[in-house]
Amino acid sequence: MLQLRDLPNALILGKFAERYGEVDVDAVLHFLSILRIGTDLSEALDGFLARHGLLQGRWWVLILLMREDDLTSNPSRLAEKSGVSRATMTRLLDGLAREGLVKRLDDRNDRRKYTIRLTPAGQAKLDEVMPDYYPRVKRMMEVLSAAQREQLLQNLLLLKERSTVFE
Amino acid sequence: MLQLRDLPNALILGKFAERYGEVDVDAVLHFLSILRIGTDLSEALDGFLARHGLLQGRWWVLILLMREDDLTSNPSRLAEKSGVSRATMTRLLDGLAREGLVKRLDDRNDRRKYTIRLTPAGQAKLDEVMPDYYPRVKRMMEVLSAAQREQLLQNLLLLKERSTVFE
DNA sequence: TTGACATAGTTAGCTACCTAACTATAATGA
DNA sequence: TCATTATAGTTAGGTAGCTAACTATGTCAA
Repeated sequence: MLQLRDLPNALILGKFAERYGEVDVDAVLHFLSILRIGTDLSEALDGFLARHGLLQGRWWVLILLMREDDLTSNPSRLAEKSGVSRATMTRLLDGLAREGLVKRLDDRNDRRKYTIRLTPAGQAKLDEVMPDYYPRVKRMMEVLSAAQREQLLQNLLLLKERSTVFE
Repeated sequence: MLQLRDLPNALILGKFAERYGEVDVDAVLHFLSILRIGTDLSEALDGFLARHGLLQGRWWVLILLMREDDLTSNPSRLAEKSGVSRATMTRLLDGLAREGLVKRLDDRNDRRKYTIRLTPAGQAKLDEVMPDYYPRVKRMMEVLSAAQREQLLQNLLLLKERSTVFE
């Protein structure tokens, strides 16, 4: 998301303003800081998953399968729900199938389709990760009061709505 | 960052809680929403840059070069400041050099090194993008008052500090 | 002065993302 | 019924990220 480590400071933005005219220094600093912190939070989660041998993409596939009553879905639906292209999903499933966490099954009715099923090994992986994940999220969010959380989310939502300015 | 489109709801989390015991539903929902909005903001920026033929990685390299008084740097420093590996920087610079936006120059004193210089074409690219970028950021951040921005940042910083819970 | 270590950058091979093009199959309608 | 269109999934080829291994060069101390 925002890889940049060396965020600009007021001095640098002042220099850029000389060339580009009016620059709202605070707005830029706040915007980049928000992106940076979002990235930091995401990377904290990635690090946690990595210690369980997972990355976000694969983890979400397992979770999406576990949400289903019969523990099955198909590549297209999984792609849509995880927000990646079907091509990317093919690759994710290749990896998960190779590790035995999911299984590809032929669809009897429609030979274009595959059914993807969470295997016992896949369920076991989630049973290892999730009871470790939930308490950590709880502990992290506890740093904010209910009111503060609500405030935070509202402010972020306002920004998101305004992000159409980039269109 | 967070590709997932289909965030869980209270019902789904309740179901997961049956298997995994206590789940702080609100904490999880808030956490994921924060990641999702961060991703949305970042994607809005990506879309903007893409219309100028850039992606974040390349854009930051150009900006880091423009920050330097002599418009030059070297791959290692650029990698460090942009927060990517030296290997990734090699590839980014390959692309930028191919498009003529930067130039690799031999270092006379140390033959292991290269100097990377922003070319006039690279400067022209920034002169096209930045005067379009700054006003948009300003317009976006205007949706929040100074106090709200401060509040938002403080709350995010608290979360970031607590993200050590994932270690 | 030369052997060991450090540094700069690239290459190789991996994951994960994309779009576009492709194959196979299904559905539809003239 | 069969030509067209739609759908499911994969493949191909691109970018961007990573680590590990490599090459070349520089540094330093015995």
